Amino acid sequence: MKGLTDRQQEILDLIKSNLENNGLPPTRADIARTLGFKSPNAAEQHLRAIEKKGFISILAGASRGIILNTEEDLGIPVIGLVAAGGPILAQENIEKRIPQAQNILSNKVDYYLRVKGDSMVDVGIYENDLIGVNKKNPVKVGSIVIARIGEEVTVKTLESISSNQVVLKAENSEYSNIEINPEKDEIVFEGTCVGLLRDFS
Amino acid sequence: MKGLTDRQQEILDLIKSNLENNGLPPTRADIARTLGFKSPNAAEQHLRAIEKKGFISILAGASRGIILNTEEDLGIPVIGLVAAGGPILAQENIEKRIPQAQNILSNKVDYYLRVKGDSMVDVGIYENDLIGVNKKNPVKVGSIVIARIGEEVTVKTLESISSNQVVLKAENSEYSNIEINPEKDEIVFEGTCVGLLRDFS
DNA sequence: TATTATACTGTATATAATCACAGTAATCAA
DNA sequence: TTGATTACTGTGATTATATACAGTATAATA
Repeated sequence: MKGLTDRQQEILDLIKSNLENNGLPPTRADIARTLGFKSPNAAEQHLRAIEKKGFISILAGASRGIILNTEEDLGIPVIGLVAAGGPILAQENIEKRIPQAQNILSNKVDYYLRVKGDSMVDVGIYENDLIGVNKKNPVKVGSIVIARIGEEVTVKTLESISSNQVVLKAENSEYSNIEINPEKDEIVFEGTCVGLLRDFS
Repeated sequence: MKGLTDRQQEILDLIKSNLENNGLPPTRADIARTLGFKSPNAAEQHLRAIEKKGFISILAGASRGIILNTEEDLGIPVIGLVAAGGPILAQENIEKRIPQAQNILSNKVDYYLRVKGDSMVDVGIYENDLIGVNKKNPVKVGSIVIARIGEEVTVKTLESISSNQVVLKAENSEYSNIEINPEKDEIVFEGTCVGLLRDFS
């Protein structure tokens, strides 16, 4: 799918805003009026171009017959067991998807990770809870991080970090800290925990 | 707003399904064709009736100019501190609303209640967590219930229940059980806890 | 009993809207 | 320098659509 020109994007945006605000698509004349064209045919030709690039479909003969070809919103992936090796967000790891609703958590959730084990019970994170993971948030000492050590993905509190030692703390007195030398062993921070979802069912 | 007749409801549903599936409202002819009318005027008159009852607006002269008058979805209320006396869902208790997204929790959430205190930390419910409350689920022994005792709202595990004694258990060894005689003191079960939301911010 | 609302058929028409055809002009890649 | 793409103006035919007017029939309401 090729990219739209600025003008074409303007028209696509107009269609979207028309649908959003008025509940129906605009006519060619509407588009021409809004963007200041003196001929509705200018709109017609833009629509054809946008259709050609795959962003909309035009229903022949139907008034206002403009249909957005939006790739449907799959929702936020829920990651269950992470298969060894591949990236966390690989297709085979996705247990299901839940519709994204903004404003539920104050930070963006890139995916939910199902918690395995009881290493974080002292901060109220239990087995089978879903933790909301943000991939971009800066990893800070004291925050709960999702780390990949070699092939294993783990959720822990980041206790300290320096060039030759990373300390991950389990929030459960029965577990001891994990200490890694990033110069020897591979450690990748996959994200930080920005929220928690628990389903009582 | 008066109620619609069966036929009118059918037409309103058709408009909704047209918007959902095709992204634009139907024409009079569309409606007539779908419902088997031989005259588009049948659709026209139904639309007028539905408009008169306030469920839609009709844009004069515009093709497909049918606009749904949906009362906007406010979202699920989040209840902070419950003011003494009134009902939990009273306006003054609503801290904010969060958009409802289906399928996040498997049971229906009527409202979220912000947790005060640490009486449930042993089951991983912390201060300021939001617990999802379902008002209709049957209250069962062993489940976490939202109860109002006199004027105070509390979240506890229901330990046992009989005609002359209700025992509520705090999930924190520093708290003792609450025992109530429903024949003497008022106890109302406001709902059961069906989920939990925690925001790390 | 008259009136109003519901639920249609049937016809007609003004206008809303699509869409084809004919141009102009600028930019960019082959 | 030829062709393709973008970005328009201008005109007009055709058809899609809203909508008025004239009916028929039934059930509920005052």
